[in-house]
Amino acid sequence: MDNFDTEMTKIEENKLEKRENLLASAYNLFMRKGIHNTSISDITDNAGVAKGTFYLYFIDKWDIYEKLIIERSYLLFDEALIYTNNKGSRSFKDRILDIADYIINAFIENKELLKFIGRNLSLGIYNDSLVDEYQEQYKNIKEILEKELKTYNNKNRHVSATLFMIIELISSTCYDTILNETPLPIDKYKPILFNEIKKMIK
Amino acid sequence: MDNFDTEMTKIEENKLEKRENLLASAYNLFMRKGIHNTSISDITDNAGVAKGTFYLYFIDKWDIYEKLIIERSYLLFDEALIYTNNKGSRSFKDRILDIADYIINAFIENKELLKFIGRNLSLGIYNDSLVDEYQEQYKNIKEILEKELKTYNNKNRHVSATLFMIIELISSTCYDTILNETPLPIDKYKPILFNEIKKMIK
Amino acid sequence: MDNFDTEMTKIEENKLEKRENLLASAYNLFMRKGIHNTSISDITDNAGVAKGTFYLYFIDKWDIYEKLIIERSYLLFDEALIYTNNKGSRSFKDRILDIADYIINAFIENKELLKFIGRNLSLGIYNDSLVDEYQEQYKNIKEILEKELKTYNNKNRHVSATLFMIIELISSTCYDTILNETPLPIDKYKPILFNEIKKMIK
Amino acid sequence: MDNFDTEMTKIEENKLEKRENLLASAYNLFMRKGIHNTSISDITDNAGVAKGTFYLYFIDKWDIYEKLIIERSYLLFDEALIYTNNKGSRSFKDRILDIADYIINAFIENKELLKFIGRNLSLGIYNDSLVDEYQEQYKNIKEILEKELKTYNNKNRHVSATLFMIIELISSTCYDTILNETPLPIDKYKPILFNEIKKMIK
DNA sequence: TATGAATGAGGGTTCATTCAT
DNA sequence: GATGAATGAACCCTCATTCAT
Repeated sequence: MDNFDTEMTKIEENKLEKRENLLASAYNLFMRKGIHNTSISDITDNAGVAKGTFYLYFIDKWDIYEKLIIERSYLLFDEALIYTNNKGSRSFKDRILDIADYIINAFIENKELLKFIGRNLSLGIYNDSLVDEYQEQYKNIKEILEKELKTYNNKNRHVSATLFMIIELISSTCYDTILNETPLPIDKYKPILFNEIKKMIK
Repeated sequence: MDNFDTEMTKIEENKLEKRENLLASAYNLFMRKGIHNTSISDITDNAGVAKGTFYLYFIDKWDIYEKLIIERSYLLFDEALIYTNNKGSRSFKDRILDIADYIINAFIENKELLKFIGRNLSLGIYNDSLVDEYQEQYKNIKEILEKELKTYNNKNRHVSATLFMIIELISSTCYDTILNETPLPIDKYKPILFNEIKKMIK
Repeated sequence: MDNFDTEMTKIEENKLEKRENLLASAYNLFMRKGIHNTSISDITDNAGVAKGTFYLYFIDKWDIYEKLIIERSYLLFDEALIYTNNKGSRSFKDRILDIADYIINAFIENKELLKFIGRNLSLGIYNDSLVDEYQEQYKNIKEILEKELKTYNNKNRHVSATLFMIIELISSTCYDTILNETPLPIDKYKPILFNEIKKMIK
Repeated sequence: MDNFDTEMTKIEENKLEKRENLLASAYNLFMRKGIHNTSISDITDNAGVAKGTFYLYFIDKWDIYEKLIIERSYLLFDEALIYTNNKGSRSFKDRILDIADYIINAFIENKELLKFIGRNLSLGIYNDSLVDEYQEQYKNIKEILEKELKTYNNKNRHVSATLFMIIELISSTCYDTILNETPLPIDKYKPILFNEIKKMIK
């Protein structure tokens, strides 16, 4: 039985690796050339597999695109959490501002990522059609933050909505202020945004 | 001289009409079939002009798309302003909530419009590369609202940013709550949003 | 191993056949309608393959055109060599005049071929970016003739240049004399040309 | 009558100027971008006239192209003649080598011109469908040279053909030696060519 | 499972030409 | 004569998708 398991795993591993290759390849190309200028051929060439293989793992370009958006948004939050944990911030207020700060800086340093995620940051933690393998983790982030917010302000009866608004506000305003400096550049905007976030959780 | 003017106008009028036809045609098709499923041919067929004519007025599909987004976002604000004017609301607080209300209802009733404008509502009033012909009006709406906000709360030193945040918050959260009921349906979400807006302008 | 070889060949054969079909189809159309009036669609329709297939084998119309020019020029020399071999001419002088004669007659009888090859006859034997498959043969003709010229006149130290001049002279003057009878018709011109060639190799 | 004549001339002058503008514009563009990448619009834009105006003077792109080839080839011979006249060369041998030298140097210094004229140099002096206005001059060059050759070598009974061969040989071999250094570079080739020309006129 | 040759609809775009002004 | 907006056929080429191997 062990033997059987191992063999299954070997094949499964191989498949997972191909899938990961395709995802990584697509991500690189989407970041470099944009989604519209990236073809399935580009993705498979770059991943070192045949064109037909793509269709064994994904439905079409938009399928892989969606999965990547979710994955990358999630990873951003994950990194941000690690960041605030490492910093040792305790109060929810400090922690949520840490997270915002981390994400904003990530976007400033990687504008391609910002363009890619666009205004869809919230997909990282609010998405019901989650990829199976990540489902557990994804839910965790949302639940962790909501629980912390609840503890921080036990009068707030709209914890979900508040968190949702904060994330959407960060995501949608970053897009304009970082990429177009509209209506004002990010460094001028950040304190105003942070002030607003503080008001939201109080 | 009158004669000269009239003759000029005749050709110019004709051109403007063609342009409007193309915009209207594209808008209808984008709403019905989506942008990806609409071809230049579709647009010109529907507008009753030759395919080549399209390229006399627009660069490509994304050019006309961008112009439509800006136009339709602007029109939405314009209608909302008329709505609050007709209602006779005086205080800025009431007026901004009227506007939010109008826009949200418009989106609820016309989900295709919501999908079309997406999270880009702010383009309606924040856009530097404005189409010349609308430039004056566009600026007006932004300036009117900023002036009103300033009068309403003369302690607020970030009038532009506040208005920007309000609009982005409405736009980005409507998208999810109306189309996906995520993280909660719009009727549950609206009072929370309105409450937040009130806090923002205070 | 044989089995493996055969299987490889099956696919490869198929591809080679497609390529040949396309070349033949293009050649026929170029001769009948001219290059400017022949579209890729025409070529693929005539070859019985899909339009996209063309682009698996050639870059564009000018790519296949160039390859055909080279191929057809080469074939002309090849036939001319066979002709003089069959005639049993021994001296280089007789052989080179045989070749000139054969080519001129071929052009007189097939004016479309003359128009097609134009003044580019020399591409048949002077071309460094040769199609791989023909490379060997192409080089042979040039080398055979240069070697024969060297043997015929061991004082000539510019064998390559002499042969090159002869071929260019035939090619470029045939064009005008055969197609336009300018400055005189081919039958009047031929003895003069032959006389000149004799002088050149002496 | 004078008055009438003058007015006619004014209009005629205007038309001639437009025509010249179009020719000059087309020549510039053909040289810069190649013929295939130059459109009628490009030509008229660059000439500062409306698109429709082109069709008042020329049939299509190939019409103006042909006229330019002839004009430019002719001008090259004209310049070459002036050059040898200025040098004071008397014998036909020296004069024809001067001409060859001038043309070759012109091609070396202006490879675009060489590409443009291609192997069609002879059109400059051998062309029956001459543009009316130049007809006189064109014929002159050919006649001058043929007369000189006749005087130089009164035994040569094929003056026309000899001159024709010389020009074609220069034109067609320059193309390969200057642009591709095939089969040898122009500086190595020139003495061989000159030697051959000397043999031809003797 | 994996391949990659073949498909062919349909995309965007160009541009010579016309013709009302 | 001169204009340039409008035309629309025709172009090249891409690319998602299929399927025999």
